[in-house]
Amino acid sequence: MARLPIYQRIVLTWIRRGINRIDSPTLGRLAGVAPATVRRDLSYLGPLGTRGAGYDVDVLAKQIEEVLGHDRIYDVIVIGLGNLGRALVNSENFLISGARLVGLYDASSAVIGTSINDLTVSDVNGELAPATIAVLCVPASEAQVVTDKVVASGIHAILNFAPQVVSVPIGTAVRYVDVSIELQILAYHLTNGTGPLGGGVIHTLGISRPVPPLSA
Amino acid sequence: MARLPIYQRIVLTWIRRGINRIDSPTLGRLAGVAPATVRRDLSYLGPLGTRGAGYDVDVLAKQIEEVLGHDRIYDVIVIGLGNLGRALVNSENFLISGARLVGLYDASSAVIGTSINDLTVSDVNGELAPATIAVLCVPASEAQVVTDKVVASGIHAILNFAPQVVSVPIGTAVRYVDVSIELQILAYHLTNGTGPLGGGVIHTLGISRPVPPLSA
DNA sequence: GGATGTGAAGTAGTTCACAGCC
DNA sequence: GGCTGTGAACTACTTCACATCC
Repeated sequence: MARLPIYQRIVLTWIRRGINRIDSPTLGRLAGVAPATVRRDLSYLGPLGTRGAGYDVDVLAKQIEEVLGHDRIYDVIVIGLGNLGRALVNSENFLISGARLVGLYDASSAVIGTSINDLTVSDVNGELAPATIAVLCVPASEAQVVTDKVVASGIHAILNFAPQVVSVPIGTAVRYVDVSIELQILAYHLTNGTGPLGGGVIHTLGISRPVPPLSA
Repeated sequence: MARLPIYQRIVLTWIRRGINRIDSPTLGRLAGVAPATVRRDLSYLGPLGTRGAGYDVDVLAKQIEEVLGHDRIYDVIVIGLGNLGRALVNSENFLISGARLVGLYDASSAVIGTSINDLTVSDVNGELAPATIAVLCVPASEAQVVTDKVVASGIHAILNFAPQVVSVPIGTAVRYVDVSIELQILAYHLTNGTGPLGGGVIHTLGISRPVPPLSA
């Protein structure tokens, strides 16, 4: 399922280039997964392909968009506007995929009241705007209290950049992005090559094997 | 294996607090994993625990440190010093775990020559400093050429923040951090709850179930 | 011919359940 | 009693291989 956005991105570039069919070996090569895996993944969306001729890119894009809820708009708040929070808010990758920034929050009086990207930063101790996803860029020590506040405000999905596992009620989704862990995993693979403990295969988003270069 | 750094972090806070034993249910609760999983994970490091009494935190920390290669120093270069690259370089989480910043690179003449964190940004078209890990914060359109250059310079581990799957030779590890994919996955879980396509379970770093609050 | 879609096989990772030990 | 360490069961995911269809 984490691969669908990757397929989507590839299919959209195909559409932009005016190519209207793609087959599973090609899509797999570009996404870094085996052809059979591509077919299995896409088969969950229904029988979209044409045997012998691959997939129509428009049909694919439409189906993936639907299952990802890409047509809906998601209201996102960002809490913690230090270096990382500001970088995210200013990043163009952030707002693709139907996300809409509706609130910025921080605890520091030096930041509260400043404007970033047409939004004014509010005090995190005040009320939070209604939203569906919260992005936490707060220090680890604050992660749990902020999480509790976010949950209390009715948000059920959290993207946590703090290096801290947080506790949430059942029904609330949390995903973690932790740069230092990523570096440690890479460091492990450098020393232990294809050793025990899951050596060899490297993957975060389903990208697991070296991809041969593609000219196109 | 991605869980070892999490265990390590928890164990280190335990040590800092002066508590010298921890058992698998507690460690599991704090890390967001089942006790049996904790024991299975730790058993790969050898029989470290004491039956009936849990694990000695010093022994645990030492063993995890060893298997993570945490005692070694890893030379890291960062390529692309836009908002995200600068935020990472300035972040304190970045340099824990034995990583040492040895080079900064960008393509823009406006950035080349400026100093960040006592390091001067060099031209990415010049020679790259010898390093073991490269962090890419470049636009997606540049990701593959920069990757090729990084690989050619002898680096075998890449952390890629660009929303672009890159192709590398066998033996080179790539990990991806893609914020927009994370948001899309969260959005999917919001609409599809515990549906098909891997619904229900939310996990990035092995954190998969709600953790009951812990007072300590 | 050539690619899809899918049962079946294979693989990886998790959890159970309990013997062994403190 | 309580917790570790681990064979065995289970679950999820990936890949094979081939019948099916364009």
